Amino acid sequence: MRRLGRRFYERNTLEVAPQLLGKLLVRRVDGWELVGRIVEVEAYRGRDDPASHASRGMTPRNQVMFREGGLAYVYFTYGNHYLFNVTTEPRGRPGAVLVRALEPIAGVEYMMRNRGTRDPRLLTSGPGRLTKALKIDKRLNGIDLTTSNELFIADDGYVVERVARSPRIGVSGGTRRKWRFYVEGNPYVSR
DNA sequence: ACTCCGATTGGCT
DNA sequence: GCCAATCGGAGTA
Repeated sequence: MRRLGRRFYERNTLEVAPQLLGKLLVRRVDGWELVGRIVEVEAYRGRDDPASHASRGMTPRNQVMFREGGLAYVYFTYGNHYLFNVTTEPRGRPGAVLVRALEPIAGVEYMMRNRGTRDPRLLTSGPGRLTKALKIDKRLNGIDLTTSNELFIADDGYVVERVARSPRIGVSGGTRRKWRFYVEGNPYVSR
């Protein structure tokens, strides 16, 4: 099990995103080690990507997107949910990958407690669901995933058979092209 | 100061 | 399938 380093994250966002599939997201909190395998992600680039928070330059919220790759970018949305992203690209160039779904691997009992459900399908299959299951909130915004022991991503050698891509169009609020990648056939992919 | 609205979810029809 | 909840960020003035 090898933790991903700076080299992994500081590359083209569209290259990093699909390669995060199959990796393990590890969260240590309250004496628990919560682990989930990443099965769905979405890439967000800079000015050229109208769907990205960074499309209109740097603001207080999105500033971490402009920092080095390998940091946690966590923000609050819809008045209810925290969404977790990992930053990409070298310092100065904005980029991030939203983690949209996990396959629960370890610490499932605690995830169930955090989510208020025992249905494994509803535990971490959604960007707002997985942050609640893993107790990820804005306190973790900006932390370095390459050195933190509370939150990091590791490679256990698992190889994803088939990666699917859905440049989704027609999201609420307008027509937008999305760079969504997911593990084909995995039951924990959101929908 | 004010308005608009979203990288969502869960509940109800 | 439809829609309310809920609130901070971002844009406009």
